[in-house]
Amino acid sequence: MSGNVSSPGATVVSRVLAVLYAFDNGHRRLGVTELARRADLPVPTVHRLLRELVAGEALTRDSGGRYVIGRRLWDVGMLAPEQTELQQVASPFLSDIHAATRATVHLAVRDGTEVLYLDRLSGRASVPVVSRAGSRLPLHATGVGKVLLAHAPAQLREDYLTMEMRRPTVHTVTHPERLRRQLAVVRREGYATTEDEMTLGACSIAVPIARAASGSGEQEVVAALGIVVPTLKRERTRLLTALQVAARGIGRSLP
Amino acid sequence: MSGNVSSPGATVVSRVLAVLYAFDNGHRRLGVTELARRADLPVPTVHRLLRELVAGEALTRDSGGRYVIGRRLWDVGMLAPEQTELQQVASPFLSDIHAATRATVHLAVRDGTEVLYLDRLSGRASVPVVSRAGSRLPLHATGVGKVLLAHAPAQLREDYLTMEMRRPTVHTVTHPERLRRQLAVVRREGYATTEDEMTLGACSIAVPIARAASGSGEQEVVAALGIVVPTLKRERTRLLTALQVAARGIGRSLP
DNA sequence: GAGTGGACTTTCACTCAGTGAAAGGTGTGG
DNA sequence: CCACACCTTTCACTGAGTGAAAGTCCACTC
Repeated sequence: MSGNVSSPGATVVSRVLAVLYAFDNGHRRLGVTELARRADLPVPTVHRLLRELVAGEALTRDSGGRYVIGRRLWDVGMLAPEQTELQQVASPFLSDIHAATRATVHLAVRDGTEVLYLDRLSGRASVPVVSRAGSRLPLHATGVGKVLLAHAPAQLREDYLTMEMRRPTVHTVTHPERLRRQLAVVRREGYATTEDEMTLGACSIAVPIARAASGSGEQEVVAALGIVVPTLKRERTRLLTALQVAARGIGRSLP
Repeated sequence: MSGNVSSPGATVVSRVLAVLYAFDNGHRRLGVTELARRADLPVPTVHRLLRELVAGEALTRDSGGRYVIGRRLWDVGMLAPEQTELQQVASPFLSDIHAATRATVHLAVRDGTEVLYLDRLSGRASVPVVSRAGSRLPLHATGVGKVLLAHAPAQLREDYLTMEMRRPTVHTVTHPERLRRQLAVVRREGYATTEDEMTLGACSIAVPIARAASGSGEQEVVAALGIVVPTLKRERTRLLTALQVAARGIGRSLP
């Protein structure tokens, strides 16, 4: 190759992935030029890759000629065992909580320093919430996030506390010392709550899901289960109980 | 390349996709050799591609060293607008039906000659059903399938009737003339039912979801909504009403 | 504990698939 | 009409990709 790409170790595979990863929640429909910019690749290169990806049905073109993720990649994604096995086990329990509380129910895991939402059940009447399956939020501003952070490895937790934390609302707790104390409470009490920390007018409760330990010993927290409601009112105990029952059920059902 | 691959037009991109498409519902964890066989590529080639895909976090290796679809591909798949936009609009309505009926609820589209399940809500108590989000079944043996087939283009419908049809149970209707009459009834009545056609002991009702036409004219059926229950009992009317309310709601909410 | 079969990994010389600057279209707006 | 932005195609060069073959690892057998 004459000029070749700036970054070393550039293979076709890495370029293909760069193109695919250029899509995100806010950018689901992209043109060649924008994809090239986002993937940091020359336009003609991206253009050719896109043609081959479309030929392979990995991508499709929408009515406006822009490129979108296609059905077959969706299919492939649905085969990721890490996400879908947990999601599948949890699904009936989420339904139960949703039926019992009519609140928005979330299933989430920790991905690095973010909450990754695996599933969401929301009623029509419930609070509008940003999260959807596949979306990410910071660990410190949501109920499920606090649970996951509280049960993360100590090293990661301490690192997180020293990082710059986003403040979606004025109620978001970003003071390291205050957050550290909150997390200790979450571990001790077994649940986390937030009020107006991510979205004004939205409160949340969340509990950890632990893989049921065969013998004794430390239980590994694999995910978190949470609900979002307009206000916690007097309901806290009832909602918490529903969550904990479900979390235990999921933990027992895990392989 | 000295020998090169048998099939012409073999690019790296097509090879990568062949490797990814080698995964399916029954084969989520695969070794190099099996992947190579399924993708019809030489083992060393697949091996190198796999390494690069793992480096790019598209794939992961499970505890047994086998390759599985990774988190980032799941992420990417969740961005497919065709599947997820419909799924997202429909989600609260599925919750409503599920809460009202406690039955297993399905959202599905037609993909060629198959039903593609986009979402499923199942209670713990409900009939065990094979379908899950991302899985496919033949069009003629399920409620949602009959709805989608009934509203498919006439040409495709006729072609389908001449094809060999699988018979999961003895009650599956595969006789072309009988099925054609059933589909006419489905179009006229606006819903489809099955009893024991896919799974013994499972019945289903399904209705079409049509994009709400702005003016008058033909409404385009984009998906189907169905539930699966142990037996229809006297409940048929109530269940059907719940479904139809939801289907209209989704149709109105579509962009 | 040597032997055997199977799957996984690495090597390496050859060469053609991939590359990207440049040029050619296409469409929109001033 | 020109200017600008985006999409698409061309083409000569060359190193990234290729896959047969050889090497490694592991489990299971006799």
